[in-house]
Order: sequence, then structure tokens, then C-alpha cells
Amino acid sequence: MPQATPPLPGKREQTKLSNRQAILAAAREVFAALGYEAATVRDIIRRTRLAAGTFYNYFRSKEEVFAALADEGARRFGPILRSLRNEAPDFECFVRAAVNAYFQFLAAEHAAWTAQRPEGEPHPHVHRETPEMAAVFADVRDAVADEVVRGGAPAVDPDYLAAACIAIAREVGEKMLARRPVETERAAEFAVAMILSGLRGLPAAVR
Amino acid sequence: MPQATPPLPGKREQTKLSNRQAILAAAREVFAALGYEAATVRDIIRRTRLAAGTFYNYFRSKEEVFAALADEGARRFGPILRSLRNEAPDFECFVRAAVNAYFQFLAAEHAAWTAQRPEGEPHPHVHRETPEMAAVFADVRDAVADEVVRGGAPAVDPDYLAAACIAIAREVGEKMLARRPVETERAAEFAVAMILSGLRGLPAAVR
Amino acid sequence: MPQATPPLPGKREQTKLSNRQAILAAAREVFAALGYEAATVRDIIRRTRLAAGTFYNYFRSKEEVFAALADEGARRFGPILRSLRNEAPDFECFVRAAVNAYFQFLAAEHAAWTAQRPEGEPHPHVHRETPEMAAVFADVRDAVADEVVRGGAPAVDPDYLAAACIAIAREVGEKMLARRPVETERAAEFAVAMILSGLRGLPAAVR
Amino acid sequence: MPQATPPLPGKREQTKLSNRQAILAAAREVFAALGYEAATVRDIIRRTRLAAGTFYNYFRSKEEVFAALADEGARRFGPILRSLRNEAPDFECFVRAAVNAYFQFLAAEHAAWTAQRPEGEPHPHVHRETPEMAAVFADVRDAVADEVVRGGAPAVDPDYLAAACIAIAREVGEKMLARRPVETERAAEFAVAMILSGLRGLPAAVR
DNA sequence: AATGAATGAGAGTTCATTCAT
DNA sequence: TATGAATGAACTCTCATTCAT
Repeated sequence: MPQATPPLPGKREQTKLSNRQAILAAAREVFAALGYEAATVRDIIRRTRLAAGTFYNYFRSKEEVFAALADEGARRFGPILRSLRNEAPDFECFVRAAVNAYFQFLAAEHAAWTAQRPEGEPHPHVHRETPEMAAVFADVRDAVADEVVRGGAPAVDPDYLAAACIAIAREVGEKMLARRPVETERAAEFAVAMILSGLRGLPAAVR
Repeated sequence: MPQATPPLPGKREQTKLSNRQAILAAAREVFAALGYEAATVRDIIRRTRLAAGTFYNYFRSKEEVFAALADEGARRFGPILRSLRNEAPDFECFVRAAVNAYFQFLAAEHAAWTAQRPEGEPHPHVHRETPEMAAVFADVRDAVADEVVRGGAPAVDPDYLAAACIAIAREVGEKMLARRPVETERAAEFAVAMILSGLRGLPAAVR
Repeated sequence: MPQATPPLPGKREQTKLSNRQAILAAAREVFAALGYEAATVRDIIRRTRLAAGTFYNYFRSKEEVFAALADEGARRFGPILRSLRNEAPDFECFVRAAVNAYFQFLAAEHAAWTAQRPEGEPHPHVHRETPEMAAVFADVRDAVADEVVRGGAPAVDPDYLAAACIAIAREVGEKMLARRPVETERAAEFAVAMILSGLRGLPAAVR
Repeated sequence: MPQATPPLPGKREQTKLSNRQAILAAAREVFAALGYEAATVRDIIRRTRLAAGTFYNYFRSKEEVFAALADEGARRFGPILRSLRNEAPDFECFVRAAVNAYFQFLAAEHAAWTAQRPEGEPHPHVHRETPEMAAVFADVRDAVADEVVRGGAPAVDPDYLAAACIAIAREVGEKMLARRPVETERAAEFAVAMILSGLRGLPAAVR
């Protein structure tokens, strides 16, 4: 196939990219609708115009596409989080801003997902953890841990502290999503209060 | 037929009971190692000397064996929790006692599980929620919610509060398990401090 | 167990007999409701107060209980058929009487069955052949064949003739059962007419 | 892409077609040997070089492959039957032609099947109704019913009449197949005579 | 003789993954 | 590189049958 060298991203590169995007988009929907375990590669490619085998030109497994999705989420969320940290005058403001951002993100994603959920939750005891959430959590964890190291947060075990903050946000966020209407602000307010007052009380309690 | 009361359990009843226990034990291990979704009925019976079909003489499905495990956990933990509540002079003491009990339980169960785990975390993004944990969490949630209603805890949204307390305990507990050695007391101390000081600061922050 | 010799059928023999009857009755219902292939030994013993293993004290398999049912049907129907043959002045009357008896039997059995059929016919291309029917057919076949040999029916191939007569009765009978209301007499009339006029026309057509 | 019309079927299409044929052929044999109910999907694919899962690329279930077989039979037989009806000067000739055609078809199919049958009849009480037969019967039934409506057959219950005709052909046909040698003509002659003389005698007998 | 739990083969079906086209 | 049929291991669950009690 004699052909001039493509000066701009050639057609090949374009389709390659758009195929990748199509798979990622389909995977996002499927993981949201079915959960990681129940989702199958077949489910993903079925929501795509691509053939079964094509999936494997882009990802080696369900595991890998999940990781890619998480990466993408991190790439979208990381900058937001970092700018919040730069702009916030102190740690309290940062926590407030971060929790608010997270809860808004959560509500937005949730709205998109609940649309296609077919029946009621079949396995209520299983956490629906989406790739985006995982990435966001990782970022937050790093931020909190950094802050502890930098002295902006009390000098307690940074790992435990990060875990506790994330835990509060996560669990309260989940409760928030279960309510009608979804009150992002009230929930965020509660979570922030819990985190900050917990933080303030810590140094006295834990040496 | 010289006697009406069956004095000792016959051999049949004995094996029946021990088989049931064997299946439950195997299921516990499998759920811990693989998570609920990834676990299969085959995985469970394979860890047993029983034949494939025998599983279905005891439980109708994976769902059912999970529920049985949760029931068992609740039966074991519920009384402990309730006695703690009765004995504790105030809510703080109760929280302290409950968190300690939970972390000890966690450490004990963990020791039993990690024994069998063959490789490193195969599915890191999936929440390992074991039936026992689910049951314990439900109990704690009820206790906290009750306390809020009774006025022993600040008059904030009881659902959010319970969720936050559980979240802290859960997540810090998980971190604790990941460390060597497993320091039950330090972790419990941290979690209790976080919960209680969070609690104290709440009323001022949330109107 | 010292015990006087039982002069009349002892308790043992009685239960043995009643167990056998219970299994047969259950089998009759199950075969009618599910068809031979779909019916399982489990289905049969489940309709009984007996334990699974007990079935095998009486019958070695589903096959065998089916055969026993057929035997029973034959024992009930054979005498009727034979007396009809003795009482009927000629072959025509015999055919008439036999077809009527068969159709009435069919309608009666059918009423008993359709009661418990759960859903609509799942496999429309499968003939529901019950043991009783099989036995009755065998008897009729013998009767017709005998009559041909005795000269009461035209000297055509007796096997074909018997087959044709049975076929008409069977198929028209099935059609009859599918209608509401079930008109035993009209259907019998039709079948008899078809058989007899077919019979009369045969000698001329077939040498 | 120098050419728009796919000139010859590619290798893929060829194997796809031949696999489909292989499955159908295997299914035909299995249904004939075991009957619809006793036949399993595994029996079918086992007579094939294909893997277990491949069956489901072609048919969704046993039911569906049976239907496909019936369709095929109908497609082969329907035209024959219709041309016979157009060419026959009267109903008698049509019946004669149809029965002959049916018996020949039966004999041909039978030859193909009995080749593989390993042992003696394993389930004597189950009607071996093959998909082809089902299709043929449906066609014949329609033809006879039509003729009754058109007045070419006596004005008796068309459903009963069709059933009776089919029944005679079917049952006599079965007897025919059981004999050695298989005398298609004699059997057809008998069946035709029985049907036609039955037909002629009917109007007088049934008002 | 009756019991009913244990057995394990085998049914239908799904799925991740491969590979000839 | 895209395709999509083939693969075969694995899964859930059922069943006839056995056998210790």
C-alpha cells in the first residue's frame, strides 16, 4: 500500500485513538452499571462497534482497562486537587475545598450511572468501587499525607490520618448518594466538620 | 423404643453438623481471600473433603452461605456489643470499648485468614468485605444511631454520624492489618481519638 | 424380636404394599404432569412421605416404575376390553364399544391430570404418552389383530390394520382432549365411523 | 479495494456454513437415536469436531436447533406437497401421491438414521418424533384441512379428519419401517385405501 | 425396611482469550 | 490492524443412586 508519509496524525492514529476512547467509555459505563466483578470484557466490547478481538489490541485484560480508567480519572482529578492545595490559605480551607469538589464529582458521576442501572442492587454488601473513585482516593491520600509531613496537620500517624479522612468522605458520600434529594452541601459540611474537629482534637489525645 | 429423649446426637447429626461447619469455614476463607464476587461455590467446596453436590444440601447458593456467615458473626458479636453498652458509664467509654473489641476481633480473624492467602493481593481495587464485618458494622451502626437518638451523642444527622464512625474504624483497621507488627492498641487509640474529638467538635460546626 | 406368626397380612406386608401404592400413585401424577422424560425420581418421591432411598426398595429406576404403571393399567383395562369382546355380537359393535370405553377413560384421566399442569405445554412436539395409554394401546392392538385372524375383519395385513385403528383413536382422542368442552361422544362417533368405513372399503382396494 | 461484489464465499463463510451443517447433521442423528427429550446439547456437539462452546455460536438451545431442523424439513417437503396438490386432478389422487411421497421420504430418512443406532430401542414408550416429521405432519394437516373447507372432502369436522389421516399415515409408516424389507408401496397402498374408504363412508355415518 | 445425606457424573451455559482470515 | 468464530476451562446446579445409620 504505497502511501505518502502522514504529516499530521494519520487516519490510522486517529482511529487507534478513537477506538481506545470508545473502549474506555464503554468500560466506564459497564463498570458503573455492573460493578467490577460482574462486568465482562464481552459486555464492554458489546457497547462498542469493535470486534471481540480488537479489545486485546488495546488492553490485555479487564484488569488493565480498569487501571487505565483509574489513570484517566487521576489525570482529570489530580490537577484540580493540586490547584486547590496551592490556592487554599491553610489546611482547613483545603480540606473544605477538596471535600466539596469530591462530593460534587461524586454526585455528577452518580447521576450518570444510576440512569442505566437495570434492577435494584443485587448484592448490597459489595462496594461499587469505580476506577475514578479509586484514583481520587489515592490522590487525596497523598495530599493528606503530604500535609501531615509538612506540618499543616497534627503530627500523628499520617497513614492513619489520611485513611480516616478518606473514610469519612467516602462513607458519608455513599450515604449522601442514597438519599433523595442528593444534598451535596449538607453532606460535605458534615464531613468537613467531622474531619476538622477530629483533627483538632487529635494532638491532645494522641501523643 | 425404651426412651423418648434423644440423649446424644447420633452419628448422622454429628457429621451433618461438622460438614456444615466445614463449609462455613471454607467459605469464610474463600470470601476473605477472593472477595464475595470473585468467590465461587466450587472454590468453597474444593477447600473441603466434600463432593460438589453436597454443598447444595446445606446452602442453596453462594448468597445463602454468605448470609449464614454474617448471621453467625452477628450472633457472636451482637451480645458483646450489647454488654459493652450496658456496662459503659457513658458514650465515650462505650466507643472506646467497642473500637477496641472490634480491632481485636479484626486482628484475630485476620490472623486466621492471612494464613491461607497464597499470593499477593490479586484484586486490589475490590473491597474485601467479609460477612462477619458486614454483621459487625450493622450492629455498630445501630448502636451509634441509638445513642444519637438517646441524646448521648450530639444532635447531628445520626446516619451520617454512624457512617463516619464506622468508616474511621474500618479504614484505620485495614491500615492496621497491613502493618507488621499489628498494633491493635495504637490503632484503636487513634480511631477512638478521631471519633471522639470529631464528635465533640460537631455541634458547634453543624447547626 | 419374638413375635407370633402373623396369620393375616402383617403390618410389615401392609406398609410394604401401601408404600408401593404410594409410589405408583405419585409416579402416575408426575408422569402426567411432566411427561416421562422430564419426570425425575426425585419428583416422584417428593410427592410421597417416603425417603429418597426407599424408592429403590420398590423399583430399580424410573423406567421400572413406568413399566409397573403400564402393567397396572393393562390389568385394569384388559378385563374390560375382553368382556366387551365377549359381549359384542359382531366386530362393529366391539369397535364401537371399545372406542367409547377408551375415549371415556381418556377423558377421565385427562381431567385428573390437567388439574396440576403448571404452565402451558413447554415442548409441543413431544407426545405425552402415559403408561396407562401404552397398556391400553397394546391391548387394543392385540384385540384387533386377533379379530383379523378370526375373520371378523377383512383379510388384510393385520398389523397395519391394527396400527391404523389405534392411530385413528389415539389422534382423534388427542384432538378431542384439546377442545372445550371435551365431547367424548362426538369424537368417538367420528373415530368409529372412520374405522368402520375404512374397514369396509379395504377388501376391495387391497387384495 | 478493487472490487465490490464478494465473488466467492471466503474461507470464513465456508467453515461457518459447514460447521452449521455439521451441527445440524449431528442433531438429526442424536434426535433420531435418543428422542428430543433425552437428547442433550452435549450429545450433539460430541458427534462433531467442534468445541463445547461453539454450539452456542450457532444455536441458543436444543429447542432452537430442533426448530431449525424442522424448518429445513419443511422447506424440503412443503414445495413437494404443494406441487402435488396443484398437479393432482382430484383429492384422491392427491392423497395417493402425498402418502407415497411421505412414505418414500420416511424410508429415505430412516435409512440415514438406523445406520448409527447402536443398541436396541432404549426407550420404547417414547414417541420418536423427529423435526422433519413434525414439519411434514403440519403441512399435511393444513392440506387436508384446506381440502375439507374447499369441499373436496366430506363436510365432517376438518380437524378430526386431518388428524385421522395423518394418524393412519404415521402409524402405518412406523410399522412399515419396522419390517424387513421396507415395503414402501404396499404400506402406502394400505394407508391410502384406509384413508379413502374411510373418507367415502364418513358422510353417511356422521351427520 | 426406612432413612436421607453424600456422591460425582453430567447438564446447560458463559467467558476470556486466541488466531486464521 | 480489525475481525469474529473457535476454543475449552470453569461455573452453577440437578440428579440417580449408594450406603452408613
